[in-house]
Amino acid sequence: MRIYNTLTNRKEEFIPLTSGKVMMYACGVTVYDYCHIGHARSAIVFDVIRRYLKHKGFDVKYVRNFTDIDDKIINKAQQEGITWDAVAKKYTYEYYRDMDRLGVGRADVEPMATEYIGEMIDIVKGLIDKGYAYEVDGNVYFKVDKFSEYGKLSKRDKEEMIAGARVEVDERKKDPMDFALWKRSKEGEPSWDSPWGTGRPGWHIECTAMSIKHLGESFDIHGGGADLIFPHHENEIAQSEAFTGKPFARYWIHNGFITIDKEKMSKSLGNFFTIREVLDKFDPEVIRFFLLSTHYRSPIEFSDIQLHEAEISIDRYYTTIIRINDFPGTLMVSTSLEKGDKELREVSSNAEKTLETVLLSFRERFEDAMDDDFNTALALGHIFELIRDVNRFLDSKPYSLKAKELLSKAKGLLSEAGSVLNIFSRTPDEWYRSLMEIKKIGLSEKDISDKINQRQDARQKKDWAMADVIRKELEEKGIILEDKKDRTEWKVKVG
RNA sequence: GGCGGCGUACCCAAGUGGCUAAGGGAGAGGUCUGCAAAACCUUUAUGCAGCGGUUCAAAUCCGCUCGCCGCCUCCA
Repeated sequence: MRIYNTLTNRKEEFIPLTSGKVMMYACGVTVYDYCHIGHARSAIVFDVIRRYLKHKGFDVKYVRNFTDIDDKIINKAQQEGITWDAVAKKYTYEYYRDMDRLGVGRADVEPMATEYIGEMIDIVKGLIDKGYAYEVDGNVYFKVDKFSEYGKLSKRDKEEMIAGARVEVDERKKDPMDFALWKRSKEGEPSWDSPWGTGRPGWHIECTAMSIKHLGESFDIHGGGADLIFPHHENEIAQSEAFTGKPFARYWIHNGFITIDKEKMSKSLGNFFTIREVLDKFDPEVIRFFLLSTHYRSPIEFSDIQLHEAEISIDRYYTTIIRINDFPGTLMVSTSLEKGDKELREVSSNAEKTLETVLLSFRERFEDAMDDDFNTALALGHIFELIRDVNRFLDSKPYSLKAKELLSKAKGLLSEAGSVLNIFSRTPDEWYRSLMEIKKIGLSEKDISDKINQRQDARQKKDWAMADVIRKELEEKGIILEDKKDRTEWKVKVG
């Protein structure tokens, strides 16, 4: 398995520290507002990475934090006239509501920053003792100059950064590049006691404290959005490695951004969509599929057109599942076989061989794609190749017991691959019921079946005009009818 | 100014040295159907921003040019 490592700027063979075990940490969110789909992308990417590692047989310990104390939370509390911890609690709850719907699993440990103040103080103390940090007036700063490898993740040269002139001006710092480990609190702000007076932790120190506590001083994977590379992750490395004297995370994984009109989606630009806004118009599986249809490191342009295409793709999957489920049972198969002529059987047998070959290599192709830096886009391509092969096979009218077996195997493989990506986990009925709600189809299932019965009567009388009127009427409401041999099925129009 | 990324068909998107450049959508034609829908088949890049170079061989490596974007400040 190869993973692209931001630290080395290349794909590397993944070898965990302890064979068979993977320790991974991903930066979560600051709980001060509703999440937007950029947060969804990051959460889904690391959710899939975790699922795939488990699928490969690794024993994974996954830690994802919540930042529950920070300037933005304090500001929000003032705006809303509630306490900072009420803000954190509210948006943690909303985070779970969104992520649960998107099928993002819970991490094994989900620490809140404020539960680790003691650990953070210990690390800051240790850094001062080792000469990597200094206190000024109740604030503690990390001495960037002392850490010679500073810039190794973001590939930045300290001198050039200062020349870039966009560094914050803070008179108390000995060097403009130094960053806060501990901040003295102002009047009325949340604070904790420390050896340097009352204050609160700087942003980066929480991840150092929580990852070391739960995963050890050195661990395998650390991830987050690409915008965290600098300064957040760079600073984490500096303070962690200065403190422990050991290499911190070994593989750094960063996901790309979502763009709107080619520009990064961000809160400050105001060009963002919250997860719940999008969930209002699209099924969660559609969003997940859409986000996985591009490689995790590439930017994704967010658009309704793309989401509609994702919806159509998923519908193609469920339509194929319906066809597999409709495949005649054993009884019908044997009757067909009695009737079937020799030629038909030979055709079937060729089709069987073809499908069988495809099935035998599917898992390998899926895993090859995922092994190559979690290439979900390619993996989905393989899934749709298999879907086409299954449909082709069904079109060849393969009436045999072997055919039944092959189809059931195909269904199993699709479902297995789907479970790694956490898509395709529902029944077609569930899919259409969900679409009925999201697309606000103003009909009940009873309404639809009544119409289908009416139309069936008309068709019996060969009153095609009437039958077509009913079909059209339903279509205008977003319901498509499909006439089969012995009955009529309905589905929700997609796209 | 410094660092980094991207540019593949009408749209989205894999592919980063070597069989006929995945997959999805859209379009056109066809098979099937009372008509449809779905599905399948055929078709849509002799070419991967442009130019030049390395190589037996490049979308894939190197150089230059053009265009777009990101980071350097909170940010997934």
